[in-house]
Amino acid sequence: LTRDPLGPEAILRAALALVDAEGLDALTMRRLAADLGVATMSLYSHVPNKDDLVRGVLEVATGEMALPGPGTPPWEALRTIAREFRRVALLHPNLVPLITRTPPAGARGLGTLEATLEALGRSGMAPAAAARAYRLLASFVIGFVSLESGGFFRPLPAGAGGPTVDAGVVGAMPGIVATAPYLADWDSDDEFEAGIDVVIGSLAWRSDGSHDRPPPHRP
Amino acid sequence: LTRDPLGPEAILRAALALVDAEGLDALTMRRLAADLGVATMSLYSHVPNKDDLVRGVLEVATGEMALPGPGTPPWEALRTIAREFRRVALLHPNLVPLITRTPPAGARGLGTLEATLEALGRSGMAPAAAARAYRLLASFVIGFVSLESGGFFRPLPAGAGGPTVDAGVVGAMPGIVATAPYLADWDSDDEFEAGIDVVIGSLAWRSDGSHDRPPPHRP
DNA sequence: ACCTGAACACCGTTCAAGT
DNA sequence: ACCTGAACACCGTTCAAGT
Repeated sequence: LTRDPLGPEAILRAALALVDAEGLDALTMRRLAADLGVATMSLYSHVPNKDDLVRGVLEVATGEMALPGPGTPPWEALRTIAREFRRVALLHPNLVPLITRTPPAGARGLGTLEATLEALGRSGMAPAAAARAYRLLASFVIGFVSLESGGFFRPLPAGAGGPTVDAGVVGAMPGIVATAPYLADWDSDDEFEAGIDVVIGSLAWRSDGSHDRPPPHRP
Repeated sequence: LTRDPLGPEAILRAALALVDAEGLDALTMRRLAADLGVATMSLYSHVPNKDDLVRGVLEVATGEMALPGPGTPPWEALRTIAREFRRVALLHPNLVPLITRTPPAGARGLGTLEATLEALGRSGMAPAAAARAYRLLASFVIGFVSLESGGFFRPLPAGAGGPTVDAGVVGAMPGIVATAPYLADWDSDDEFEAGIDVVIGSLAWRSDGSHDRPPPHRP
């Protein structure tokens, strides 16, 4: 559709737009070439293969994350990174399932990792503790966003849209029946913030106390 | 290879074995039929389509989870569910990326959800709090296992096996350099347990204190 | 160097035909 | 009912050929 000169950047931009609009399955070399108005094989002059194309798309999306400035107090910096990750992930939900299988190897993913480790270091942690804290943080943040954007947290029909569930099976599960309204309807922004508070609170627990924010532990 | 009579169970068992041995991409109707020694289209007499086949495979694997017995104290029950989830997921790592896009809808997934909500209810939580706690727990547990089994926590080459990283880029990132040994080598069992302690500790925080275990908060 | 069409070895699924 | 082969509309990628 665009008449830009063909190149890696134009290809990755069109691929990201295609994935956002129609999902990962719609991203095929043939369909992408058609969108760009070129022959399928023309793409291979700029991209080695489909795997690298997908990695490139993920790298472009990762580049949309804004990292905290150099002086940002450490706990605030970690909160910013977490919120930015979620913001960008929800802009590109169809890419989210790729994240867990793609260790940070590009400049942007490594930059996010560096910013996280740097903030943890400034909070007073030794490298070993920082690595552990990073994995705890990443597990919650990426887990929450993956389940949120993947629809895992919509286990019940809740009117239209959800998957069909055997009513007889659920009827015999009193916990689910009692909780149903709160499974169907919840405040994802609020619960993400609360989860971040729990994780960061657990990290700040044994810190020296001189930092920007005490362990929160909100209800 | 097996000479069992063809049926949904035999098909699902063969499909799970194929996914475990060669990955999700190797699971094709044609390959699976060849493994079973039947024509491709014979599968469609027992399985409506590939999507349902994959859902069925996930349901079979979910059935390998052992749920805590009825009388198990609530926090211990939650720990058991979390450990069982991880144990089974690591037995079938190639299925893990499907989880976030598959809300519990089958009898076994809903059974796990029910066991979780039941334990949270017995811990003293009202349904709204139980739903929140369930999402916090699921975010950490599924997130941790997804990143662990997906290789996300292996960002550095660390000898052989990892992805190639631009050495120049990493060299300019002092946090990563300092932390490198602890990114390459860590105790995943220990960190999973520690993460569970953080999450369950945050839930027990405002509980009435009459339960089986106090909030742990180990270092 | 960049672009292209034909071809190859695959997919999931429909269909008509068998038992 | 269960099973089958051919066919259709797709894939990613190799290759030889063009500019």
